[in-house]
Amino acid sequence: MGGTGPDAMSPTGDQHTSPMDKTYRPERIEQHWYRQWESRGLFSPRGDGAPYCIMIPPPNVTGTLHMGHAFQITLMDCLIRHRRMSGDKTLWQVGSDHAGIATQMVVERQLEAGGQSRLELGRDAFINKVWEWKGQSGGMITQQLRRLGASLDWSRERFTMDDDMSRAVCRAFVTLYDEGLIYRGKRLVNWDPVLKTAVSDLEVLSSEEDGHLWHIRYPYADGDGHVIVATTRPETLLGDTAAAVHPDDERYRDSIGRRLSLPLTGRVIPLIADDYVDPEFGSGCVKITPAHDFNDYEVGRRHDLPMINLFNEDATLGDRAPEPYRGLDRFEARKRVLEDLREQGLLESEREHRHAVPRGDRSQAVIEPYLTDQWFVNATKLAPAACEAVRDGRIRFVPKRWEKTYFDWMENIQDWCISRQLWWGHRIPAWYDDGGNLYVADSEQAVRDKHHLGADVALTREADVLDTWFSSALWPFSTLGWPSQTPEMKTFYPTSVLVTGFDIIFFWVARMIMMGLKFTGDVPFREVYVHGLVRDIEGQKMSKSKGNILDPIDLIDGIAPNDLIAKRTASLLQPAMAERIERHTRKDFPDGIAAYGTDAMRFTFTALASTGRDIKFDMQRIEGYRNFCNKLWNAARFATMICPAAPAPGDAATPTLADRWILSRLHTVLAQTAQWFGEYRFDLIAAAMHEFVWHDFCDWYLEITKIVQNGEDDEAGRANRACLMDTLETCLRMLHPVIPFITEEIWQQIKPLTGRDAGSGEEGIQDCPYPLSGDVARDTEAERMMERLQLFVSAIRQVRSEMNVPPGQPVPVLLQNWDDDDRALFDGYGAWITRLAKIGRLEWLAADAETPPAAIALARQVKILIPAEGLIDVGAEALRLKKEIAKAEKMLAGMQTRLADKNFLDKAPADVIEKQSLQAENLKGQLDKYHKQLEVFSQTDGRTEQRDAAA
RNA sequence: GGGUGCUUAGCUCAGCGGGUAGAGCACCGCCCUUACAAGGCGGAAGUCGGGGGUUCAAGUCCCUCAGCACCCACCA
Repeated sequence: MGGTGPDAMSPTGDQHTSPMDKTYRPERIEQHWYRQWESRGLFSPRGDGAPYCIMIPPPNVTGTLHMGHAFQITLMDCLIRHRRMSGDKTLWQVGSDHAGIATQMVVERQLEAGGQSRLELGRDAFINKVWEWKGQSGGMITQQLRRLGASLDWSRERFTMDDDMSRAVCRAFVTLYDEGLIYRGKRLVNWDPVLKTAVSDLEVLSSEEDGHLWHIRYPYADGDGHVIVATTRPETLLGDTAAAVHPDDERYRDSIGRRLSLPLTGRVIPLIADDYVDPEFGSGCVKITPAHDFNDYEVGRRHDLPMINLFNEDATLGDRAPEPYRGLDRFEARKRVLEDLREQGLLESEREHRHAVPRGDRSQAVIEPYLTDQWFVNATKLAPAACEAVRDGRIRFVPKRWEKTYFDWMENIQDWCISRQLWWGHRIPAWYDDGGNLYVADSEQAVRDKHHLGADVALTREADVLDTWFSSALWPFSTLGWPSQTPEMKTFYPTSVLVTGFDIIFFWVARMIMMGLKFTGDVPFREVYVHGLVRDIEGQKMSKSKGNILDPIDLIDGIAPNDLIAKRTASLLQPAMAERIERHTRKDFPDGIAAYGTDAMRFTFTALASTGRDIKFDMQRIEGYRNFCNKLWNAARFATMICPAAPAPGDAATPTLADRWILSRLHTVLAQTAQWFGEYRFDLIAAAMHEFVWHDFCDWYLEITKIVQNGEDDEAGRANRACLMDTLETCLRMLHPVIPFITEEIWQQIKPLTGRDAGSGEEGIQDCPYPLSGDVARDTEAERMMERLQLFVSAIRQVRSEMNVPPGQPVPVLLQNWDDDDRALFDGYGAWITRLAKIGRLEWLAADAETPPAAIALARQVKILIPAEGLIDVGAEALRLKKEIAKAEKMLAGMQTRLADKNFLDKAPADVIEKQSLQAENLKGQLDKYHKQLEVFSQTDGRTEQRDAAA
């Protein structure tokens, strides 16, 4: 792998006995652990828990990993690891797709580079070449998937051209054919004249392009006048077999049925009437070319018009075109036709015109409607059941809105053209005899057996192969062994969830549902989680031709600026853009990309994955989550320093408040995590974990741990150490599905210190169960106490900070208006508060005691006073107080208006009213305290006024 | 032409079983406090795209307009 060459510097096992590095170094741990996991066979289904299965959307063999993969794989791996640790019998099926056209193009290009052509080589030799290429270069993406930590079951890896996949494809094809759900026929299809194959509707992308609209005169055959037709494709005129007007169009009413003399051809065609024509457009008269336009094709069928196929398969004009145009490319022919029309005075006008041009998604060639023999799946018949499965909830889309998209498409589905005039792919299992009779069966032998054809009857196999998506549509069951009723099929079908992008809902999801229902009688998956696209920081789609790609591997390993620029400018559509891209890249990535590691990247994707919307990938986010990993790392390092050994067995010391609290918080975050996993809210999972680790565990718990460990109370110290390890260990298991590497590494480090060790058979973190909220108890009392404690500490810190008291300097604190609980809290944990807030002298004042000039903070109803005594800038404090007062007064005013509103009092529910008045009371109390304190200032220090005046 | 989504703090996004707003990053201030400066503590910052409606009460429900993004179909 590229980048910094982690292997070179990574000791692969020995670091586990050495102390942890001071900073987190992902490159030292990740690849080591993946190898370990894979060799231990951890990714195969284990145990006898409930089956859980995800099918990977098989990446193209030609592909290399991009950000979309990384995103999708991260989400799937989270789900898989979560369920696997939760005890499910878990299968994540891996494999890759033979990607018919894409792969054939790659290998052809290679041949061309060597001065060879596919045709020279011949079909069999070419296919061998493709296999050869696959053997050498096809494994790229699977290696990259490993770098992502993807816990795929490599022992079951499949390729869509494997023999058993082919067997499934044949079976499916033959069954559909026998039931009349596949048919062969001469139809107008989308034809790619560069690739020289039919493609499906979905593979044609239309975009607006600048073109022209020409008006052409078609004279009446009797010499009396003409009609004018408009067209963007004058060359197809040569194949016109009619012109058409709307039946109700007054202008042409009397002309319908008259004959027209078709320019340049010497043919005579009728003027017909058809509803399809829009009388408002142009002259209201349209030329009809049934063999080269989808609408005209329908008109032609309605009126029984002849169909003249002008083109050869490469879109040059063929024998059926008039002699002068034969052999010309379609665009050449266009020029020629226009010239000739102009010369004959038949070109009425020419104007610029923007219109949709259909192009092939692979070749970018302008797609030609072309009349050929093709194979079709009768999707119209398969669609209703597939709709029903979603409608009745057997399949659930997440987010739900995609169901509408699905229905819209399914309800308007067209028959699916599945034949491709390629060599690389599943060859259609159909044979022809010399008489042109067609036989369909799983093999030539099966054909002969079925139709009693002797060896003397020569059979020729259909040359066409199947659309790649045909085999993809069978993926959820073909990989499990179908058509055999294998144990895997029985266990894992229907699969649990399909994780995919919306861009292939039609290509793939819909077709899997149709085929799954047809062949297995059940849905292929119970849920479909649809995620968004990964875009760049500006929201642009990442693409090689735009030069804005990020390679996931570069985020993991890091990359130098020059290498990044080289990558980004390598495959530009317009080489002229290179300079601009270099400039932008240098600006956005002045130091290239740091090696953030897989875990940081995974956490980033997880955190960004909100409700199925596109994500803008922000480098600052991955940096932040790398920092999070470092935080976790150091927390663990600290823990190992605190706890040199595992707690003695049976030692059940009484836990401290902090211990009870952190476990209670852990309970809550585990409950949240469980819920969000069920709802595919990866962003909320990440947020909850982040909040817990950073703020609860590190900011509060570890800080208190330091105090406890430095204290005198040995029993508390022991309890605290045990709880620290326990919480950390549980937390690692909780985090593992998201950040598998760092959690495994730390887990191994602390394993001897946890007491989890002995005889458990738990070699790694994945051998442990996923933690459940029930594993730790909610302790509301501890939460209440800790909240109170945190409130005190925060309030004092706030005053300190605002009064610019240096962090190291202790401050005296007076408390007033306290209750017994407050007293109890300080009795038990005063030392913690004192230390966390850096309190010096602490004094409990009676409620009616005089207070000195002091900065004030409120913790609930308790007045916290930090006497001036040279620490506090009295003027500044008075200003601050006034600001607080203004804020509180504004809020109070709003509430009082509401509380005075008769409508509110009459109609709002009692609890809402109660809550409001309680809040208002509290605010009043606060204001009162602020005011009193302000009075103290003005009585004792005249500077306040001066300061005010100055401000 | 039809459809979907989005518009909330400088940026990226949560929040939508209605009760006057949250996070991360960025920013500002003070700190190299013995896990972490890839850090700690504190702070400032939003009339929730515009308009209308329902309601005692609306980022949160309804209608409408605007802008942005995407999908499907396509008039030659």
